[in-house]
Amino acid sequence: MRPKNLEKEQAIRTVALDIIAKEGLENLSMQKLAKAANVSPRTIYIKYENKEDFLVKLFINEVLEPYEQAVLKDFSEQMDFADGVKKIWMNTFQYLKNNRPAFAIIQYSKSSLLLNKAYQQQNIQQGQFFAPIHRFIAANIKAGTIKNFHFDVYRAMIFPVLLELVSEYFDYTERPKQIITEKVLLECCATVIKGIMK
Amino acid sequence: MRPKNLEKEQAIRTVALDIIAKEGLENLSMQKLAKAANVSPRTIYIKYENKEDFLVKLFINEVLEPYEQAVLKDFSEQMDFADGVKKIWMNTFQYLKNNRPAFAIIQYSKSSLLLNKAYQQQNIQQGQFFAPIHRFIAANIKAGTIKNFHFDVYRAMIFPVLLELVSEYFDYTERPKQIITEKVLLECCATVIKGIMK
DNA sequence: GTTGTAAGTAAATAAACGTTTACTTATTTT
DNA sequence: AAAATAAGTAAACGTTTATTTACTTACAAC
Repeated sequence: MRPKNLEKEQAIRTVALDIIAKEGLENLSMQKLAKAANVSPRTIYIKYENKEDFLVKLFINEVLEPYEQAVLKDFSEQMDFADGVKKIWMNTFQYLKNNRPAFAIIQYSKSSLLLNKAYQQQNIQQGQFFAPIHRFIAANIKAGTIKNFHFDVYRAMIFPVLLELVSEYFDYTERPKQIITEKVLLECCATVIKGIMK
Repeated sequence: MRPKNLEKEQAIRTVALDIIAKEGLENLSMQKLAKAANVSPRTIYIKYENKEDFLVKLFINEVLEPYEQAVLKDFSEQMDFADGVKKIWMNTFQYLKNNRPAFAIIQYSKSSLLLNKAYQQQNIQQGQFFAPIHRFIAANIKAGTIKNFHFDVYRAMIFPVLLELVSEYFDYTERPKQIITEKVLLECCATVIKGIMK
């Protein structure tokens, strides 16, 4: 039996992410992808049932999982609240800054019905995608460090700000002056923490 | 000369927003839209050059402009910082809560290359889309009420949080317990303000 | 009331889409 | 080295897409 060419499999995935980042998810067609990855359309369908299956697996395996790992790197639930948030904050920024395709597809997942569904399902199946952060927040509420808001509210107060700053970081990389510097980022983080802490 | 049927024009726009909210922008085709609005495809092309032209005008005229007006209702640059932010915050929430299609299309504009471009251009042509808020922030920096961050950074610290809360508000309307209440919203706003103010 | 004309329709167009068919290739097993 | 078989290809499939063509309708102007 002829063995699978893993390079081709990888090419399909990386080229797909590249097209999404450069031309948008709305402009990714299976034929375009096959051509760009130098394979026959049929080759994609050996591994993936259909386009939906491909996109969902691409999103979860190539983006969400590495993203979660990067966000939680060197983070511990036992950390001091401010330190913990700062760690997550800078981890997230570092990862997204160096993975524009990942950032692009994450942005799409906020509106695309398909990717949104995939995200919700992943969140349910894996228990919680950001379970350690959930427990971190819960512990700090119990300890009285922070107010008793629902976890989803805390999520809303931390991540969207940061994602918007990443978006601005990319916008400004094509302009004379970058305003999203590491200093600004840390000050923003401190601002958010100051608001949240009792 | 036969006069234009304004009802049909309006039907096209409202049906389009409805499809985007319910089935997603990725599932809006000109033929589906024409059928749902009970007109011939050709009728859409009397007023709009092509699909892109239609979507951009829909976004700007039916969504962004009413959105800006609603956000700035009863807001004044001379307001106290906390009062001003609270006013904008609650205006935005009220508007989006009652205009799910508007919220849906605004979410799409964060990722869709087409709508994103439209938003940027509108922002440039109209001077600044949220010019009064820009001046409000600038005045408060000058007065020393808040830190000297770039306007885009302040924008990132206020609006994305709120949009995420609106997203969660809609998520929770289909569940037993709504967590995004007016009380929570006001407390979140206070939290954000507390962080930002010196 | 006839006429001019833009509004509007139904059906058709070509291009692009996701996916499949019919076939060839490369490798392991015998 | 021949057989077996999944990997892979090129070309084609039937649909759906955005847009247009050829035609009809409804009203203002005369």
